[in-house]
Amino acid sequence: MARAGLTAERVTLAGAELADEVGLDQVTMSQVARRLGVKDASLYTHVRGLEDLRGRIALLAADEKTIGIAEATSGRAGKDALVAFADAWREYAHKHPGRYMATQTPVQIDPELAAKAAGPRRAVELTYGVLRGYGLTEPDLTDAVRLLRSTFHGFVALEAAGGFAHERSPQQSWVRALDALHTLLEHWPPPQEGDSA
Amino acid sequence: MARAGLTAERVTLAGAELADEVGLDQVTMSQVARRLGVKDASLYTHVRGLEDLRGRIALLAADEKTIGIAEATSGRAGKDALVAFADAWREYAHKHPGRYMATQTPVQIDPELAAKAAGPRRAVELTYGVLRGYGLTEPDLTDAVRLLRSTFHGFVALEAAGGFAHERSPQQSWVRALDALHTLLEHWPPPQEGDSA
DNA sequence: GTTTTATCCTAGGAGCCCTAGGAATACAAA
DNA sequence: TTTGTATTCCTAGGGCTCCTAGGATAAAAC
Repeated sequence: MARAGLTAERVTLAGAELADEVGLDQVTMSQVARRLGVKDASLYTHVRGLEDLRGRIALLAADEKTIGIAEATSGRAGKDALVAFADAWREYAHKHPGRYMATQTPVQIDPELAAKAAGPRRAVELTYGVLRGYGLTEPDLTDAVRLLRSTFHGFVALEAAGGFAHERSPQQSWVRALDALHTLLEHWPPPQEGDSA
Repeated sequence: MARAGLTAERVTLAGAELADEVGLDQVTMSQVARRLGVKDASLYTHVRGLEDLRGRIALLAADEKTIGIAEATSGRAGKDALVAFADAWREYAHKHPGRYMATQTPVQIDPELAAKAAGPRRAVELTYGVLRGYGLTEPDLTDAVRLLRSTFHGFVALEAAGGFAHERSPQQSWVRALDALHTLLEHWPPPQEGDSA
């Protein structure tokens, strides 16, 4: 019998496609194997198991998302960069809901594998880059990065979970949220009384 | 054999406890049954199946979280209310990670059941309540509600997923994020040029 | 062409979800 | 108290899942 030519990458990609099409928790060894025209046992040569596969999908997604953001923000600055960054983030989540969801799971990722994947680390660096124009200094810079990432992730997560039932379109709220964040970054408040409590 | 005295509520609670202890995706019919000293088949008298159980856990969590927020914010206004609201939200997520994660899954919930659970609806109303003091009007009000909820959810979700690897403590970033949101709500920007694009 | 290495297979155990139908318990009415 | 009814919980079992062990076979190295 001719070989299928599997690799860890092809298995991961099949899993990622499946996740986008039918949902992340429908991604099973058997389903992925079927999609590749192979018996499920054959996958274990390339992937440790289901958990490992999920981790690989998460890393793939992080890389892809980061690349999209890098392309979108390259050459931009200020609010332009902020909006490009945020839109690229949200667009990735919309286009690849299953992959995106994989990044949310607090999964144990093989450290050796995680070291090779530059996605997550570079994503944070890109966020710092966007903030460069706003004149923030540490530790405000780190706090602002975390606030931005929280808001972007939270928005698309709530959106995906059907959390925006009100009639106003999410798109409109998104645009205004970016206006608001831009304003906020321009007027980042100094520490307040009682912050240490 | 003496009966176990199961109800849908007790089954849901057992599932919720299990979710907090070992993770949401370890919540299986068999595990819940074992915890209740019962055979798995017995659960189907009280719960339609695994998906139904997850939906019930999600509704339970939404209710509990809402109650906690309502208690924390009652009698407060302005930034006090905002901080109390946010802290109660985050505290619930920390105390009940499994339950909280259940609220994230875009699960099909039995409409009849959802109607009985006032949690999600009331949570949004409470958010509007917190914003009452800031003098916002529609549609800014809805946009601000969505921004707040996105940020709160995003922060605790990233926190749970280990997204804050930097040395600065999440707690400090959280306090400063609330400072920032308070400032933002006091200076909510008017629509900008290009917002319609 | 032969040897080695890797891939993909079959076989099978254990656990999971869920249904069907039977036994035992709690409850209601006489 | 006794009888009848409803519900709970059980056993049995099918089909799916993950994963391991060991064998056949295709590709690569020599």
